[in-house]
Amino acid sequence: MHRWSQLFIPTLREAPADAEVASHKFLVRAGYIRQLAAGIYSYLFLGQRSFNKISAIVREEMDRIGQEFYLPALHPRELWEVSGRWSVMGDNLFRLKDRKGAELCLAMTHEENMTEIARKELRSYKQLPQIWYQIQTKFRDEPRPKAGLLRVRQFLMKDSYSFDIDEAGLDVSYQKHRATYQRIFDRCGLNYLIIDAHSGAMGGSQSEEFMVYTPAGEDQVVSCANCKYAANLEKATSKLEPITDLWPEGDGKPLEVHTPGQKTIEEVAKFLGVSPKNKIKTLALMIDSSTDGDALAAQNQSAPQPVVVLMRGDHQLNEAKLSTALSGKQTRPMEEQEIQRLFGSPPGFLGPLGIAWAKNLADNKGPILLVDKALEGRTNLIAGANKQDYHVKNITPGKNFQPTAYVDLRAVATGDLCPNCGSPLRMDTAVEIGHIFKLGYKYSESMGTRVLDKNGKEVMPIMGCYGIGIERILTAAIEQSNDDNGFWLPRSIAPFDIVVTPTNVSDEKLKTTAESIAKRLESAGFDVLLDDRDERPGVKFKDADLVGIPFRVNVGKKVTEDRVEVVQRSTRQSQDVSIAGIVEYFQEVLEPAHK
RNA sequence: CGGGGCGUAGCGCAGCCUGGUAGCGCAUCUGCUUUGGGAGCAGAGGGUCGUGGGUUCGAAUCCCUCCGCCCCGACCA
Repeated sequence: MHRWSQLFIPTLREAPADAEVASHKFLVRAGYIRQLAAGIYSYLFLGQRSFNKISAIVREEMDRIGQEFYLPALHPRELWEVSGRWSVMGDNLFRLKDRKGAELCLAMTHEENMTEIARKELRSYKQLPQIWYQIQTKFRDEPRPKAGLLRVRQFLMKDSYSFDIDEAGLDVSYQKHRATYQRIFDRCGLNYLIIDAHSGAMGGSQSEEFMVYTPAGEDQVVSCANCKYAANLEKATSKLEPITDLWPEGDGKPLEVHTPGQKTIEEVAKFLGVSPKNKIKTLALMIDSSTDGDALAAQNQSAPQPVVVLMRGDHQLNEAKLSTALSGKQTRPMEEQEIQRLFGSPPGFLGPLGIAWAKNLADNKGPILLVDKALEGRTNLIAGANKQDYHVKNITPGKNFQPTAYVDLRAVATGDLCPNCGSPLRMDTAVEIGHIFKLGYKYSESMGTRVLDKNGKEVMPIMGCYGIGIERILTAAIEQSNDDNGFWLPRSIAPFDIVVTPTNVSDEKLKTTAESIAKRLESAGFDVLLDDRDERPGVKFKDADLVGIPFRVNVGKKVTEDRVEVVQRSTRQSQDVSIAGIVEYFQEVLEPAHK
């Protein structure tokens, strides 16, 4: 039996000053965790118990669709060179050397490792499909760890990988994971939603994220109150209301107009008496070679490539979408000299005319011109003339200039209309607890994985990858259920089901009654914590409220009437229960299946 | 990396401006009293004042260096 008096549960009356979000404060106050360094935490008794329960649920559900492995965290550099990620991952990858000087890294994820096994061992389509998973520690040198366990540098992840012979097979593996994830998060008592996510720079056809709404999160979720549409802001789109284009002026050819001192979209629109919706916003950017991932290009110090983005005057650029369009490359704003060099004009009067744009994205020399889809098909727009104090009317994309590509680059704003049903969209912050992702052939290809198909022909297996953040399940659960005094967890992931609290252990009757109740509950299969500390009742109640255990049994004065009090932490409602019937009471409340 | 803040006992803080060798609350230990919402009294232990250097007769305090941690912006479970 677990006796509080003999356990290490270092509860704190006050939260550490640097904790801001609820889960961080309470995890520390409740003695679940202690910090070792930025983004690195020790998990103490209660925390570890809770993580063990979460892992057990994940394992139980994953075992229904896949096979558990356990892969190393320490990887040789060569493995990551094959996929190209040794350089792509940059500073996020922890790197180290062994005694011989050989380079190693701490794995951030295990695509390479898993694909390497597949490459060596899988020979035939008859061996497919495969779903391999593990629950293992991941290391990521995050630029900014924060908010307790929400964003850390070492964390537990359930990661799985599927190998299928074709896309239809991948879809089956993907749907299996989707259903399994729902079971897992349901069992963990989380109130979550599934949203469309952007598939990232490396392609991949479909990707969804499992999110829990909380202001402590870091993701923006766009959702529709009316239909089921929900997407990550990085991926979200909205319906555009129809726009009336301007009539051509003069002979319909581009027409320069004098706009002295009018620089911003609003100023120019007002000056010319048009709506910003008829204007083109010209954004001048440079590919940031330091984040390019292309180590060679960075070494050669090749001239940075300009990227010009055209948006509708009243629209905002979504940087995640831009990065996706540029295969994961990052951009920075152009400096004034760079603008002068490309456009021959000071900022404030930039436009697409008179510049030789790259014909396709693979052309990595010329300036790239990306035009937002909202401008496709529009006519007679107004843009800067690339000349101090002048703008140009009568501009039609595709006619007066040729974009490198039309892409969706627009950021959705609150109040935009749902792309499915036209109702207003809302935006909320959320934390990501899981992600399922159709990977495609990226790793099969780079690592050379091949199997023979029915016809004896070599084909690449198609892959999916799927992740769950173990710590984030706990964190999200706490964010979801807390008050001033502490938090409460669903029984499935709480360190204990019930805390038995004798109000005064120097009263022999209370003490022995509490002991026997705890024993009986334990032999009935419940996880019981007996608070046998010689503390005043107030102290015990406060601690019980703090540490996340869903039920408390108060053993107090009423034992003389053969009764105890059962308090439900979430509602704070208490109910008298007869001592004799305590086991049956909990069986009914916690395990209705017993009946 | 850029910007802001902080570092004094296990936790929360004061002292610093105006230098004189460290204090408060909680926690901890001992004793007595107390026992249904973080008890009372009496006593006790615990601090290289983040690091290194400088100024000074003297530095927690003034100056410089470095380190660490937190928060706000670009990545991800």
